[in-house]
Amino acid sequence: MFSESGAHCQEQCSRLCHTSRMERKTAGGIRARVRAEMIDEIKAAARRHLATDGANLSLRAIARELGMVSSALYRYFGSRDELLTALIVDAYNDMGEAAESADRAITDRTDTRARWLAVSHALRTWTLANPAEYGLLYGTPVPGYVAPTDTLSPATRPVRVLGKILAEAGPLQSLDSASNSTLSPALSDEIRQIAAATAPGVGDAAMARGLIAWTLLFGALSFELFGRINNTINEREEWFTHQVTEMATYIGLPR
Amino acid sequence: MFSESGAHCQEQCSRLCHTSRMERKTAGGIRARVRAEMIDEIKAAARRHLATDGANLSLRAIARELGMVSSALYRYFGSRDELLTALIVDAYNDMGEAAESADRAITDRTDTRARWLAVSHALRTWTLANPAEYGLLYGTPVPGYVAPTDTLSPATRPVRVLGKILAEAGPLQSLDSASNSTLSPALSDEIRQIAAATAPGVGDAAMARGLIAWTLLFGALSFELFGRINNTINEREEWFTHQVTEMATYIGLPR
DNA sequence: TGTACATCAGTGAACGCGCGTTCACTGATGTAC
DNA sequence: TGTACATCAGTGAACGCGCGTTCACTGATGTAC
Repeated sequence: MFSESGAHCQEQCSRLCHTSRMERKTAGGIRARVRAEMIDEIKAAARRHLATDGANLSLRAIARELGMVSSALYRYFGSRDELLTALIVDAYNDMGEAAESADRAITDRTDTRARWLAVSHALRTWTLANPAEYGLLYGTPVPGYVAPTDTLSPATRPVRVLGKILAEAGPLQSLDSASNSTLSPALSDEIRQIAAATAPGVGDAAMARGLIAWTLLFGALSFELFGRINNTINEREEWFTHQVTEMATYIGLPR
Repeated sequence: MFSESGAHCQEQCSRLCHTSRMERKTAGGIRARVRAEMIDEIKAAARRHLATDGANLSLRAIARELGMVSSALYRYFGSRDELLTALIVDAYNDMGEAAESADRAITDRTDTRARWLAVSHALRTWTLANPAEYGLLYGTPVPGYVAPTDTLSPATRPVRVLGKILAEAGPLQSLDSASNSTLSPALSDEIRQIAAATAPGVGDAAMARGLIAWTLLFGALSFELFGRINNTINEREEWFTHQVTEMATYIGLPR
């Protein structure tokens, strides 16, 4: 999730969408366009079913909604798992894109605290708008489904936004210098590798803080989305804001 | 999850286990004992299936494993959801018991930091030993299943262990006094209510810190269990220790 | 420009399997007189 | 202590539904000569 950045999008797409050599040559061919639209419609219907049935995605139900026969779906996806993979890749990219554009929207690029808060809120907004997709990415793994390597690169996209902010924040020092516990060489090495992949130039101590903030962020999202704070905290937005603000301070982002 | 402490165990049990008036009178009757054992066996088999199939719990598969016919299960549980509820209640209690006994094992009751760390590790150990149950409690909600009120009280059991530690820690002051952002009256009121239910005597600021630590703890568990740190962090135990140690300092537990 | 052929999307039936739940029933075990 | 009766666990068949995937097939659309 935190590393493994490089991959080849075209290859992924061709594999996931069953694109043949022929179609790629006749770019702009009607068939290719219709086919792409059909794929989008299938995925849209699948997303709608995710919302109600969770990860128990039913090809027959999707086909029914599209007014076609279930076997027709096999023209577009080789199996149910392949469709699931496509949905997962899309969700990672969609979420990542939401985070990136929230970061981009902060004009003062040196205000890394504002950028962190904006990205946090964008992730929350995306999560509340796409609860089923969030569950697919960060909830209980789908039994029997093993994520293919195609998902590795998109999975790192959201966290790379955090990495960029950390990298552009310059040297960070936590206000609470007393809490600097020492990490073993093995662990700090792993954290340095994460930094190399997502936040070039960031030291292991700052990266560790960033990862903790990241972990809290998703812990908070899961608690809220999965109903763990129901009937307890109703001021959800403010509570979320408070949590990520505390994390901004913990990371050491300047006020 | 954080409040709603009082409930009536006997009522729950009688409802969940279909115990009739007759059986309760003849305490120690052979039938009652055999029946209780049978219920345990069913739940044990169900737990075994949870591990492989996730929350897609199949009554027929359970019956098959027990060498009986699926309709026989209806002597013990009124429906699939009722069995699920029993498993959830058991899991909360099991996890809570693990946390409580880890806390009890710290002889120096004033060493609240050691108690927090012990409880954290106990929760992680339990989670790794019971991944399916953890997913049931803190993962994606089971589609179509609505938790009955029976689960409310057991659900608070783990967090009450944290509350007890906070309450017995006395007045807590974060090392980083600068991060004391102000909360709205509405939110701090809600947090005070959580404190009243789980950590009597603890102020809203300290309770808020405790809840953030709690959120990070479960965020870390979910990340580890759901595979979000696969191929990235292999020093998992140390990384977990580091995170909860940081949280101990954040809460303000004395060193 | 017209024709022959290949490629495509989609159909409909089928295979082989799964599931929760209900219902009438059989024996066995316990209870009350 | 013995008998009549009520209660229980468990059976086996059935209802009505779901599912992923395969396969031979029909028309339509595009391509190459």
